[in-house]
Amino acid sequence: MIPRLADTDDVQDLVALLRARGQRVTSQRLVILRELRRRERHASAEEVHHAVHRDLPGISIPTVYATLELLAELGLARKLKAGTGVSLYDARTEPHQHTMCRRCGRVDDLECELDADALLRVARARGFRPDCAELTIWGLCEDCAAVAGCLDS
Amino acid sequence: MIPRLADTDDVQDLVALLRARGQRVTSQRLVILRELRRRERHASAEEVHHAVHRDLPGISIPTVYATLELLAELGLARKLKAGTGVSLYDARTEPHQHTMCRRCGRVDDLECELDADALLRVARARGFRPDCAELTIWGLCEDCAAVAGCLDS
DNA sequence: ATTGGTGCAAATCCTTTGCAATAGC
DNA sequence: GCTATTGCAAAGGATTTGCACCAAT
Repeated sequence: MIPRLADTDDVQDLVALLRARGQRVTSQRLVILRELRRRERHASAEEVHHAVHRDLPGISIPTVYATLELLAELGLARKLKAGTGVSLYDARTEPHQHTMCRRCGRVDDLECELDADALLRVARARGFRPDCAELTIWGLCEDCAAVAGCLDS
Repeated sequence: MIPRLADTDDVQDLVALLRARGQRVTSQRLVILRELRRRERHASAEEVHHAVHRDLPGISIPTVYATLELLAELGLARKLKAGTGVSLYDARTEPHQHTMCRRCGRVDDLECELDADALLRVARARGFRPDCAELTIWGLCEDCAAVAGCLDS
């Protein structure tokens, strides 16, 4: 089933990691990673499930969740919680920051350096073992700010 | 019912805010804020509900949720999502940073300055209206790191 | 041939909603 | 007395689990 859907060219790294761990290379895993990489924004499990239906009509929600979790564990995706509590997944694994809208839950990336060394030092001194630092800026996105602006004034 | 439970001395600010907004001063509201202030750690709605049972045996979970949400809206509490997705509430309203354990979901405060001005500028330039910036350091707490250390090696 | 992965259905967990009863103003 | 708040029960949404079947090794 795999060869039809997938030259594995663009997901070689996943194939290698799975083989190295003695895990199986399935079409679901390839397609989900490919979908995640094709998007520029963070995607929820449900969005991924919907998007992937085109390639794999029978794919189930539990499989999507399990696969996204696996990708995060393999370091091929990052998982984060939107303001609404929904889990979002992102194939951009290099550290970056986020804005989160308190009203609609929208999450966007923010391209900007962050120097968190001092904080990481403090965390380590406390016995915590950090693996990444991320800054979240809370507020209102442009659309919600426009609405709120009308209401407030 | 209020006077017995509560000199309102320690929650005057809440009383004042409620009066100013034409909202009612209820024992539930006073007791929940007091409980939140008595704790040094973040509390989930369920923990607050349990703790408050002593003073108000009949208090319901929906009331606890509604009240915590109200306190956050009034600026008397901060709401954040733990790594597990559970909402946590904290009466410390001055900005501070957090460590979150990927394994057990534990959240702790980190006392350290954070300079996020550059990021806030970028966010504003994009049309976002920020109201607070918070840094989350992900990793393993001391206990989980100890366990993981044994397993990994 | 083995057994790890999948799909299905159902369960779980956290949180919110609808509505009648109650308590603050 | 009027109406915001409450408590109850039930619904809702996101995520996870149990288990039989299927497909990758």
